[in-house]
Amino acid sequence: MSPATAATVAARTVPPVPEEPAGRDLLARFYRALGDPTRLALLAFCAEQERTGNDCVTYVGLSQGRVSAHLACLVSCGLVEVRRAGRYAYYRTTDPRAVEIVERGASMVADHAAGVAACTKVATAP
Amino acid sequence: MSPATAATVAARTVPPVPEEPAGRDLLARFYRALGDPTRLALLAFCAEQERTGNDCVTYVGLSQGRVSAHLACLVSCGLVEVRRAGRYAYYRTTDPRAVEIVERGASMVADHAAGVAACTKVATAP
DNA sequence: TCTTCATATCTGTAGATCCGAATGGTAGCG
DNA sequence: CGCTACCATTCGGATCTACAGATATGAAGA
Repeated sequence: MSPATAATVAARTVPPVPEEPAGRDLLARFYRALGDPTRLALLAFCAEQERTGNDCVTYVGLSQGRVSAHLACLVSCGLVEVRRAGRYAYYRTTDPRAVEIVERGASMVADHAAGVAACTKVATAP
Repeated sequence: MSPATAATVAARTVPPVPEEPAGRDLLARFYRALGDPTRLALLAFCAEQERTGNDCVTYVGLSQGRVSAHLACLVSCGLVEVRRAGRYAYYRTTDPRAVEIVERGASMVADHAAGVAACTKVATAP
Protein backbone atom coordinates (compact mmCIF):
# COMPACT_ATOMS: atom_id res chain seq x y z
CA MET A 1 0.00 0.00 0.00
CA SER A 2 2.91 2.33 -0.63
CA PRO A 3 1.46 4.36 -3.50
CA ALA A 4 -1.55 5.22 -1.34
CA THR A 5 0.42 7.47 0.99
CA ALA A 6 -1.03 10.72 -0.29
CA ALA A 7 -4.50 9.24 -0.41
CA THR A 8 -4.16 7.91 3.12
CA VAL A 9 -3.14 11.29 4.45
CA ALA A 10 -6.00 12.93 2.61
CA ALA A 11 -8.41 10.40 4.04
CA ARG A 12 -7.74 11.77 7.52
CA THR A 13 -9.11 15.21 6.74
CA VAL A 14 -11.65 14.49 4.05
CA PRO A 15 -15.06 13.09 4.87
CA PRO A 16 -15.28 9.48 3.71
CA VAL A 17 -18.14 10.18 1.35
CA PRO A 18 -18.48 7.22 -1.00
CA GLU A 19 -17.44 7.75 -4.59
CA GLU A 20 -20.29 5.66 -5.95
CA PRO A 21 -23.67 7.41 -6.27
CA ALA A 22 -25.35 4.46 -4.58
CA GLY A 23 -23.19 4.86 -1.50
CA ARG A 24 -23.85 8.58 -1.35
CA ASP A 25 -27.56 7.90 -1.68
CA LEU A 26 -27.39 5.65 1.35
CA LEU A 27 -25.48 8.18 3.41
CA ALA A 28 -27.89 10.93 2.38
CA ARG A 29 -30.82 8.73 3.39
CA PHE A 30 -29.21 8.21 6.77
CA TYR A 31 -28.99 11.94 7.39
CA ARG A 32 -32.55 12.40 6.26
CA ALA A 33 -33.52 10.05 9.07
CA LEU A 34 -32.05 12.71 11.36
CA GLY A 35 -33.68 15.49 9.37
CA ASP A 36 -37.03 15.48 11.12
CA PRO A 37 -37.72 17.24 14.42
CA THR A 38 -39.99 14.46 15.63
CA ARG A 39 -37.33 11.81 15.11
CA LEU A 40 -34.71 13.99 16.82
CA ALA A 41 -37.03 14.33 19.79
CA LEU A 42 -37.56 10.57 19.90
CA LEU A 43 -33.83 9.96 19.62
CA ALA A 44 -33.09 12.14 22.63
CA PHE A 45 -36.06 10.74 24.54
CA CYS A 46 -34.90 7.15 24.05
CA ALA A 47 -31.31 8.09 24.90
CA GLU A 48 -32.31 9.07 28.42
CA GLN A 49 -33.68 5.62 29.13
CA GLU A 50 -35.58 2.73 27.62
CA ARG A 51 -39.04 3.77 26.42
CA THR A 52 -42.09 1.89 25.26
CA GLY A 53 -43.89 2.85 22.10
CA ASN A 54 -46.70 4.28 24.16
CA ASP A 55 -44.25 6.45 26.09
CA CYS A 56 -43.09 7.86 22.79
CA VAL A 57 -46.61 8.52 21.56
CA THR A 58 -47.40 10.42 24.74
CA TYR A 59 -44.14 12.33 24.55
CA VAL A 60 -44.33 13.62 21.00
CA GLY A 61 -48.12 13.94 20.87
CA LEU A 62 -48.59 12.63 17.34
CA SER A 63 -50.77 9.79 16.18
CA GLN A 64 -49.70 6.31 17.26
CA GLY A 65 -49.27 5.10 13.72
CA ARG A 66 -46.99 7.97 12.82
CA VAL A 67 -44.82 7.54 15.90
CA SER A 68 -44.51 3.83 15.20
CA ALA A 69 -43.31 4.59 11.69
CA HIS A 70 -40.82 7.16 12.96
CA LEU A 71 -39.43 4.66 15.43
CA ALA A 72 -39.20 1.99 12.74
CA CYS A 73 -37.18 4.44 10.66
CA LEU A 74 -34.78 5.13 13.52
CA VAL A 75 -34.36 1.43 14.25
CA SER A 76 -33.82 0.59 10.61
CA CYS A 77 -31.06 3.18 10.38
CA GLY A 78 -29.36 1.90 13.53
CA LEU A 79 -30.03 5.02 15.56
CA VAL A 80 -32.30 3.26 18.05
CA GLU A 81 -32.42 -0.33 19.25
CA VAL A 82 -35.64 -2.18 19.95
CA ARG A 83 -36.25 -4.99 22.42
CA ARG A 84 -39.54 -6.83 22.21
CA ALA A 85 -41.13 -8.47 25.23
CA GLY A 86 -44.65 -9.75 25.03
CA ARG A 87 -46.84 -7.13 23.49
CA TYR A 88 -44.47 -4.30 24.36
CA ALA A 89 -41.60 -2.82 22.38
CA TYR A 90 -38.83 -1.09 24.29
CA TYR A 91 -36.81 1.48 22.38
CA ARG A 92 -33.41 2.76 23.37
CA THR A 93 -30.57 4.78 21.87
CA THR A 94 -27.30 3.04 22.59
CA ASP A 95 -24.85 3.78 19.80
CA PRO A 96 -22.39 6.45 20.94
CA ARG A 97 -21.85 7.51 17.34
CA ALA A 98 -25.45 8.69 17.18
CA VAL A 99 -24.84 10.88 20.20
CA GLU A 100 -21.62 12.25 18.74
CA ILE A 101 -23.30 13.11 15.46
CA VAL A 102 -26.03 15.02 17.24
CA GLU A 103 -23.49 16.75 19.49
CA ARG A 104 -21.48 18.01 16.53
CA GLY A 105 -24.63 18.97 14.66
CA ALA A 106 -26.02 20.93 17.59
CA SER A 107 -22.67 22.66 18.02
CA MET A 108 -22.59 23.72 14.38
CA VAL A 109 -26.20 24.89 14.48
CA ALA A 110 -25.37 27.00 17.52
CA ASP A 111 -22.70 28.74 15.46
CA HIS A 112 -24.82 29.19 12.35
CA ALA A 113 -28.37 29.42 13.62
CA ALA A 114 -29.34 32.34 11.41
CA GLY A 115 -27.92 30.71 8.30
CA VAL A 116 -29.62 27.41 8.96
CA ALA A 117 -32.91 29.15 9.57
CA ALA A 118 -32.53 31.09 6.34
CA CYS A 119 -31.64 27.98 4.36
CA THR A 120 -35.05 26.99 3.11
CA LYS A 121 -33.21 24.28 1.27
CA VAL A 122 -32.59 24.65 -2.41
CA ALA A 123 -36.04 25.73 -3.39
CA THR A 124 -36.72 29.18 -2.05
CA ALA A 125 -40.08 29.46 -0.43
CA PRO A 126 -42.33 32.27 -1.72
CA MET B 1 -31.90 9.81 44.11
CA SER B 2 -31.58 13.51 43.63
CA PRO B 3 -33.21 14.70 40.43
CA ALA B 4 -30.35 17.11 39.74
CA THR B 5 -27.84 14.27 39.90
CA ALA B 6 -29.76 12.12 37.48
CA ALA B 7 -30.16 15.01 35.05
CA THR B 8 -26.47 15.87 35.22
CA VAL B 9 -25.41 12.32 34.58
CA ALA B 10 -27.90 11.96 31.77
CA ALA B 11 -26.64 15.15 30.13
CA ARG B 12 -23.28 13.50 29.43
CA THR B 13 -24.69 10.66 27.38
CA VAL B 14 -27.80 12.19 25.87
CA PRO B 15 -27.66 14.11 22.62
CA PRO B 16 -28.18 17.81 23.26
CA VAL B 17 -31.36 17.97 21.25
CA PRO B 18 -33.14 21.21 22.08
CA GLU B 19 -36.29 20.98 24.12
CA GLU B 20 -38.03 23.70 22.17
CA PRO B 21 -39.65 22.68 18.89
CA ALA B 22 -38.02 25.64 17.16
CA GLY B 23 -34.57 24.45 18.12
CA ARG B 24 -35.32 20.92 16.95
CA ASP B 25 -36.62 22.31 13.69
CA LEU B 26 -33.33 24.07 13.17
CA LEU B 27 -31.29 20.98 13.93
CA ALA B 28 -33.46 18.89 11.65
CA ARG B 29 -32.99 21.43 8.89
CA PHE B 30 -29.25 21.20 9.36
CA TYR B 31 -29.29 17.43 8.88
CA ARG B 32 -31.50 17.78 5.83
CA ALA B 33 -28.73 19.89 4.33
CA LEU B 34 -26.63 16.72 4.61
CA GLY B 35 -29.49 14.57 3.36
CA ASP B 36 -28.83 14.96 -0.33
CA PRO B 37 -26.27 12.93 -2.27
CA THR B 38 -25.28 15.90 -4.42
CA ARG B 39 -24.52 18.06 -1.42
CA LEU B 40 -22.55 15.25 0.20
CA ALA B 41 -20.51 14.94 -2.97
CA LEU B 42 -19.86 18.68 -3.01
CA LEU B 43 -18.92 18.65 0.65
CA ALA B 44 -16.28 15.99 0.09
CA PHE B 45 -15.12 17.63 -3.12
CA CYS B 46 -14.56 20.98 -1.42
CA ALA B 47 -12.89 19.32 1.56
CA GLU B 48 -10.05 18.07 -0.63
CA GLN B 49 -9.16 21.58 -1.70
CA GLU B 50 -10.62 24.93 -2.61
CA ARG B 51 -12.96 24.72 -5.62
CA THR B 52 -14.59 27.26 -7.88
CA GLY B 53 -18.27 27.06 -8.67
CA ASN B 54 -17.44 25.89 -12.15
CA ASP B 55 -15.30 23.08 -10.75
CA CYS B 56 -18.32 21.93 -8.77
CA VAL B 57 -20.63 22.10 -11.78
CA THR B 58 -18.23 19.97 -13.79
CA TYR B 59 -17.80 17.54 -10.91
CA VAL B 60 -21.42 16.79 -10.12
CA GLY B 61 -22.74 17.18 -13.66
CA LEU B 62 -25.94 19.01 -12.80
CA SER B 63 -27.16 22.35 -14.13
CA GLN B 64 -25.18 25.37 -13.00
CA GLY B 65 -28.13 26.96 -11.26
CA ARG B 66 -28.84 23.87 -9.24
CA VAL B 67 -25.23 23.49 -8.13
CA SER B 68 -25.12 27.13 -7.12
CA ALA B 69 -28.21 26.62 -4.97
CA HIS B 70 -26.73 23.48 -3.37
CA LEU B 71 -23.55 25.36 -2.55
CA ALA B 72 -25.52 28.26 -1.11
CA CYS B 73 -27.32 25.78 1.14
CA LEU B 74 -24.04 24.31 2.37
CA VAL B 75 -22.56 27.75 2.99
CA SER B 76 -25.66 28.94 4.79
CA CYS B 77 -25.52 25.95 7.12
CA GLY B 78 -21.82 26.49 7.86
CA LEU B 79 -20.70 23.30 6.16
CA VAL B 80 -18.71 25.10 3.46
CA GLU B 81 -16.98 28.46 3.42
CA VAL B 82 -16.94 30.75 0.43
CA ARG B 83 -14.31 33.26 -0.58
CA ARG B 84 -15.12 35.67 -3.38
CA ALA B 85 -12.45 37.15 -5.61
CA GLY B 86 -13.40 39.02 -8.74
CA ARG B 87 -15.95 37.07 -10.64
CA TYR B 88 -14.97 33.79 -9.01
CA ALA B 89 -16.30 32.13 -5.88
CA TYR B 90 -14.02 29.69 -4.11
CA TYR B 91 -15.66 27.07 -1.93
CA ARG B 92 -13.96 25.10 0.76
CA THR B 93 -14.88 22.82 3.64
CA THR B 94 -12.92 23.82 6.71
CA ASP B 95 -14.94 23.00 9.83
CA PRO B 96 -13.60 19.79 11.38
CA ARG B 97 -17.01 19.13 12.91
CA ALA B 98 -18.46 18.67 9.44
CA VAL B 99 -15.84 16.04 8.73
CA GLU B 100 -16.50 14.30 12.03
CA ILE B 101 -20.23 14.23 11.42
CA VAL B 102 -19.73 12.61 8.03
CA GLU B 103 -17.19 10.16 9.45
CA ARG B 104 -19.59 8.95 12.12
CA GLY B 105 -22.45 8.82 9.67
CA ALA B 106 -20.49 6.79 7.16
CA SER B 107 -19.41 4.45 9.92
CA MET B 108 -22.99 3.87 11.03
CA VAL B 109 -24.18 3.38 7.47
CA ALA B 110 -21.47 0.78 6.98
CA ASP B 111 -22.92 -1.14 9.92
CA HIS B 112 -26.56 -0.78 8.89
CA ALA B 113 -26.46 -0.52 5.11
CA ALA B 114 -29.35 -2.91 4.55
CA GLY B 115 -31.54 -1.19 7.12
CA VAL B 116 -30.84 2.26 5.75
CA ALA B 117 -31.58 1.08 2.23
CA ALA B 118 -34.82 -0.50 3.39
CA CYS B 119 -35.88 2.62 5.26
CA THR B 120 -37.90 4.33 2.55
CA LYS B 121 -38.60 6.85 5.23
CA VAL B 122 -41.96 6.77 6.90
CA ALA B 123 -44.07 6.67 3.80
CA THR B 124 -43.81 3.35 2.04
CA ALA B 125 -43.38 3.73 -1.67
CA PRO B 126 -46.17 2.23 -3.80
C1' DT C 1 -62.86 -18.31 23.21
C1' DC C 2 -63.58 -13.49 23.31
C1' DT C 3 -62.12 -9.06 24.71
C1' DT C 4 -58.51 -5.67 25.37
C1' DC C 5 -54.28 -3.51 24.92
C1' DA C 6 -49.82 -2.42 22.38
C1' DT C 7 -47.89 -2.06 18.14
C1' DA C 8 -47.61 -2.24 13.04
C1' DT C 9 -49.40 -1.21 8.45
C1' DC C 10 -52.43 0.92 4.96
C1' DT C 11 -55.03 5.14 2.74
C1' DG C 12 -55.47 9.70 0.97
C1' DT C 13 -54.07 14.59 1.25
C1' DA C 14 -51.04 18.62 1.85
C1' DG C 15 -46.59 20.56 1.89
C1' DA C 16 -41.57 20.32 1.08
C1' DT C 17 -37.79 19.68 -2.10
C1' DC C 18 -35.67 18.32 -6.20
C1' DC C 19 -34.83 19.30 -11.18
C1' DG C 20 -33.74 21.81 -15.86
C1' DA C 21 -34.27 25.89 -18.19
C1' DA C 22 -34.57 30.72 -18.44
C1' DT C 23 -33.31 35.17 -16.42
C1' DG C 24 -30.49 38.72 -13.86
C1' DG C 25 -26.21 40.81 -12.19
C1' DT C 26 -21.32 41.68 -11.93
C1' DA C 27 -16.35 41.32 -13.25
C1' DG C 28 -12.78 41.11 -16.69
C1' DC C 29 -11.26 41.70 -21.75
C1' DG C 30 -10.92 43.56 -26.52
C1' DC D 1 -18.62 50.47 -25.12
C1' DG D 2 -19.73 45.80 -26.33
C1' DC D 3 -18.83 41.06 -25.27
C1' DT D 4 -18.01 36.97 -22.77
C1' DA D 5 -17.37 34.27 -18.44
C1' DC D 6 -18.94 33.21 -13.90
C1' DC D 7 -22.24 33.10 -10.42
C1' DA D 8 -27.03 33.88 -8.32
C1' DT D 9 -32.10 33.75 -8.58
C1' DT D 10 -36.64 32.62 -10.39
C1' DC D 11 -40.28 29.50 -12.71
C1' DG D 12 -43.15 25.50 -13.46
C1' DG D 13 -43.41 20.63 -13.02
C1' DA D 14 -42.40 16.03 -10.85
C1' DT D 15 -41.25 13.39 -6.77
C1' DC D 16 -40.90 12.60 -1.94
C1' DT D 17 -42.34 12.78 2.79
C1' DA D 18 -45.23 13.93 6.90
C1' DC D 19 -49.66 13.77 8.74
C1' DA D 20 -54.36 11.86 10.74
C1' DG D 21 -57.39 8.28 10.67
C1' DA D 22 -58.72 3.58 9.84
C1' DT D 23 -57.42 -1.09 9.92
C1' DA D 24 -54.60 -5.40 10.84
C1' DT D 25 -51.56 -8.37 13.78
C1' DG D 26 -50.29 -10.44 18.02
C1' DA D 27 -50.11 -11.18 22.94
C1' DA D 28 -52.16 -11.14 27.65
C1' DG D 29 -56.21 -11.84 30.50
C1' DA D 30 -61.37 -12.89 31.84
